[in-house]
Amino acid sequence: MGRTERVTIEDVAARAGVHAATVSRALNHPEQVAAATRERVEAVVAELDFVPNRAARGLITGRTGNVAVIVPDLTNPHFAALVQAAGRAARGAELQLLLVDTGEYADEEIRAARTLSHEVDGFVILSPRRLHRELAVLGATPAVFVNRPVKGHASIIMRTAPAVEEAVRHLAALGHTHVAYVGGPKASWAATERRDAVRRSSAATGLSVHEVAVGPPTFEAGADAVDAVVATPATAVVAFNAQMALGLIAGLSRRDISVPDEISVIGGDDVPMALMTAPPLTAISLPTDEAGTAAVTRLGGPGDRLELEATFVERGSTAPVSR
Amino acid sequence: MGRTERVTIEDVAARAGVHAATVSRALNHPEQVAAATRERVEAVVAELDFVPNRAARGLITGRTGNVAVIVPDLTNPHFAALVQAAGRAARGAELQLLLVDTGEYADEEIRAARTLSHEVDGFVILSPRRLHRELAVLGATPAVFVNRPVKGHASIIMRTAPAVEEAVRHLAALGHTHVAYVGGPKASWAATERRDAVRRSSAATGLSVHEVAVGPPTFEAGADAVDAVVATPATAVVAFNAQMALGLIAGLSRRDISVPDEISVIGGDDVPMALMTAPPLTAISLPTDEAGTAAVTRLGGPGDRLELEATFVERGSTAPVSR
DNA sequence: ATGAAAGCGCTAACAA
DNA sequence: TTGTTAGCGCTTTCAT
Repeated sequence: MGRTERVTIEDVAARAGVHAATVSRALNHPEQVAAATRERVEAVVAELDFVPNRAARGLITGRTGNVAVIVPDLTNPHFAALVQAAGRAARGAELQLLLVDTGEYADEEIRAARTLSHEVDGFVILSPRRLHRELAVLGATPAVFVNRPVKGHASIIMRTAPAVEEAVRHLAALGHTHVAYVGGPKASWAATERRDAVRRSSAATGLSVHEVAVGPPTFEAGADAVDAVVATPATAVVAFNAQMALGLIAGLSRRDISVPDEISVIGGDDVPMALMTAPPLTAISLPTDEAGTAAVTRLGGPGDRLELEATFVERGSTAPVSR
Repeated sequence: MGRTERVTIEDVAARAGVHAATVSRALNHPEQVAAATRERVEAVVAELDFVPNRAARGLITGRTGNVAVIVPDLTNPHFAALVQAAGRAARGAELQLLLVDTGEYADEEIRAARTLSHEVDGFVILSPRRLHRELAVLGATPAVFVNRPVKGHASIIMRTAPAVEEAVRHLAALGHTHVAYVGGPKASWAATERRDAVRRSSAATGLSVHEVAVGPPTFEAGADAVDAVVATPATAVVAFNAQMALGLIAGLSRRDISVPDEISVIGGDDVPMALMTAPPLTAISLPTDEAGTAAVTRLGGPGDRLELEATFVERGSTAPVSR
């Protein structure tokens, strides 16, 4: 209880009248220990509130019980949700999450991977900007890449192409003939996939695509893209993600351009808030929870690719073209 | 480079032709080592890409290089920003962030603190729901509480009372006589502080306060609170945080109630997005970055209270009362 | 200024 | 089934 000195396995052993090795066994391989002994040990463990020192354990087992999660920007709700899901899965697996937010600095991915590679049992890498080219720094530590296929490593891909195609067909069915695409970060695999899907399906359905401003995938960047969008003949916009789409809606409404009456807007991903805005955002919904969970779960597993499908969700920000 | 086997201090020692102890000294107490030796060691360290095993080091020094950050909900932008700032500070101090998102489960705080107390050099605890009553589980590990004063422990308080009072005076000056307050979580110190500040300054300025629905501090809860708000005679609303305020605005606009013409709205904290909405949110701006940074910085320091001041920011969601 | 030796707390052979 | 022994990789006295 109020004890502040560290309780070691020796303390437990002494109090239980057994050897430390027996305590270790009782905890790690209970079936190898006589029931009576095990119970006595367990009682003392509880009584003394003994928690094994992970560092010492890791030193010998080679396992640390930590998994590093590397994320470009935690304030992006998409990544926050992914990290949260990963955290839940980690707890279930008795792993701890070592969080690295690389922020502005793409090189930080490399540094983090290098210094952490021997301190963690695995890496979960959300949308790497650099690391996928510098795999050597991972050493022998397993890694799962989310939303970036990386040869020789496990990856979780949230495929949006089919959903994006559905979105484009939806726009075509509403009578739109010109669509603007507001892109995401250059280094993002997801941004490339979505852009290509827009291009491809637009071509297939006879829509003209006008690609505008590539920026950080933020609300602000979306709002800033409005100028470029209205300079095109587009009557509909697809944005890389929900943040940008929400920014677009805000920027458009500030110019008294009505969404969806004058311009339809679609978000390339989704956030909880998108359901509640005026109008609610028509969007591509990503299996974020599954992806975050799978990233941790598959760390031990085969280094293959898991594909999860996004879905198109029609809400209020798209409407038939007017005039 | 491509080496995948772990490089140990012995490898470095052998290659540099010195004893492991000397390598250790060259790294940790360079002044105790002859310049020539030190340079030779450093060269080998770089050549072999040697990174000391933190677990082994921690076993003997008692320091782990980890700091645990306990947060109730990472998808809340306020906490994400705090964690991000803490992460920056941690990197500067060569610490790693062990993230625990307790989610729904307040008890998880206790469990996490107990199991981690010997694996980390300190705790940063963002808005505890349980932990402040169960301090024993922290053992001797230092802790910094953010937005909850805890006797005997360091705390970082973002005081909003003066800013809230300014907000209320602002409303009074605009002619409002009835204000609704949409509260935050019961267990939140910040929510209590803000509510009390609203009560106190309303009384002082002759405003009537109508307190409505206490819920999770989310956009959705804010939107849901609209019914309760319009049932009061209030012409202005103060919400516990920006998320709820944004939800209120969305919910009101869905009912075709104009903000700020018919109802003024103020957010009890702020998010980047609040600048960009229509109307931009009048809000209380919190020193989130300083708080996150200070939380890590002060971990070693005195167990006292640091108070940071929030500021009132008038934007577009408040206006003179009509009629 | 450097080497030798001990040991942090734990687990995994190996014996008994 | 349990105890003994050794050692994970590192830092830190204590000698030299």
